[in-house]
Amino acid sequence: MPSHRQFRAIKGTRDILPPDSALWNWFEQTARETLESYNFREIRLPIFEDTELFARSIGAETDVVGKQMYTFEDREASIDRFTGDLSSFLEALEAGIKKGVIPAVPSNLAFLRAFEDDVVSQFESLTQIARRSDLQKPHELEGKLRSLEEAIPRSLLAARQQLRLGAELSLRPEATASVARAYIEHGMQTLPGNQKLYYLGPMFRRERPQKGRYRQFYQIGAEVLGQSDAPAIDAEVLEMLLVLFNKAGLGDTKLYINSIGCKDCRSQYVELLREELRKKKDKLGPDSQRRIETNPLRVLDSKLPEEQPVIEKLPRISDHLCGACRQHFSELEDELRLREICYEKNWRLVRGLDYYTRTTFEVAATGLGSQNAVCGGGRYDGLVELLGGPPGVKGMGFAIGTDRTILSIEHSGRAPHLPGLSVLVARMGAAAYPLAVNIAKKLRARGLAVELLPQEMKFGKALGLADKLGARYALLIGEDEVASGRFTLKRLADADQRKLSENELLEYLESERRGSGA
RNA sequence: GUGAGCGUAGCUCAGCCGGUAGAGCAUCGGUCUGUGGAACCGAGGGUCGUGGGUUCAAAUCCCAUCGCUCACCCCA
Repeated sequence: MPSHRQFRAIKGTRDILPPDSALWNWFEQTARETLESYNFREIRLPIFEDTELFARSIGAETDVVGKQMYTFEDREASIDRFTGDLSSFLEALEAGIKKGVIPAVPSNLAFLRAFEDDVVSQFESLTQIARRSDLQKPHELEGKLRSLEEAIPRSLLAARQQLRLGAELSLRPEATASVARAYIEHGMQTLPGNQKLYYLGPMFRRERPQKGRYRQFYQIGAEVLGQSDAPAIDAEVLEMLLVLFNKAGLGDTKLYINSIGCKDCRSQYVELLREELRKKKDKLGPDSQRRIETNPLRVLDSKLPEEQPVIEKLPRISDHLCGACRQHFSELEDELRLREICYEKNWRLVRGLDYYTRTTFEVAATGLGSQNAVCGGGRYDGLVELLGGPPGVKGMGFAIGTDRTILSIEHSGRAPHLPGLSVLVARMGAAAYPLAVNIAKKLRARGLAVELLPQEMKFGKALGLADKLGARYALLIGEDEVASGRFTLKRLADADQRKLSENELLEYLESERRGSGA
């Protein structure tokens, strides 16, 4: 049992051990193949970014940015070269901020201002004393000067401690912001066609862990960026998702779609909603009451039973979309019918991240407890421009929660049985060893998973071990095999046993491998 | 941040009203020095999450604390 001095995985993180890791790899590989069949290509992104990138794109007021990010200060600039007298320190400080060597964050600017004020006021008091004393009280002046001299190193030391010299970075809570940043940074709007990019890897959010929710969790996501916002893009993305979940054996998934409008009609609707909610405030719980002012859309997906009658009577976004948004949504529905995609409209489906516009969607699966969304996404037409990119770039994307998807696959009972150990090589006697090493190398070169026992083992024990390790074959090499030059290969499942020359063995295992598809 | 449930061997758990730890599975060895899954025999492994209190005596009762799990919040 772990005592207090035992190391354990940090809360909300976990180890994915074999054989589970094989299922993860299988699903991720399936996702890669599916996405690539739709001409998405992988983009590999950093795990951390400038905090401001997430604040701007996801929304500074959202929970994700406001309280769930792992944020830290990078160690970079050194203040040592700013030592010296006060005025040159001040100059260096100002220049550093101007050049970006020292981050122009509010705390640094405030510090600079306070520091300046301090220096100026000290200087003023000094000149006052000097003027007043008129050299008749040299002791007072000297004392003041000395105390100032002592104060300078202290101020510099304090400055070093108070200044935030490194950049403020955050572990990524999601990856869409990074994709948009990369798109802008590399001028990808000049590449031909839409950019269709996918990524996969860990994300980090500091939430209370529960079933299907971890602080380090994994996502597979894809984004379409470009000049076009054609509903066909949205529809293709949804088609691709359902194809993927189908391949993964998740039969019970359900697709929900909605449109939350563009920045114009949405903000009008939000105001309307807010007014309606204010009228019914007393019928809502404290959380929803708070959201009336912070984020009225979120009231819509409240699960509180007592709030449901109120919510059902609220005005619906679908009745307040502008003409263009209404048209876009209706064309999306046509596209989905064309592709024979089953879906359900859910007018209460809103997304928690600020950048979404128009189409939003979610895929729910079974076996997950209360966190049943395995995928969420939507359109984010203004994001690239918001981040300082070229105007008119539209975006559409999603993120699959890999942890939840794996849980759901396991729950479905349709997880594929994945090939493990193919051949266990056992040997007895000194003469058998070189033979064993040699044949193991050749089998491995043909892509078979081979366990070469590191020490001699009685064949009875070796077969027992092969069985427990789940090997499909045991290759036995002893005195007889050395003498005859033929290997003994035993199939564990049905005890079929044969003696084969090296060529026959390689050929036999090759054909077996093809036959079983493993 | 809020609420609830649970912490005894690697895993799953037993241990009623207090008398200072047990089973099954797993691991390793043997029966079995060239043929696995079985059976039998044996071994290793726990300061009962941690700290304090009550008591002659605490895994058991009380308090605190930490951890895990689930739900709310939020989201994938």
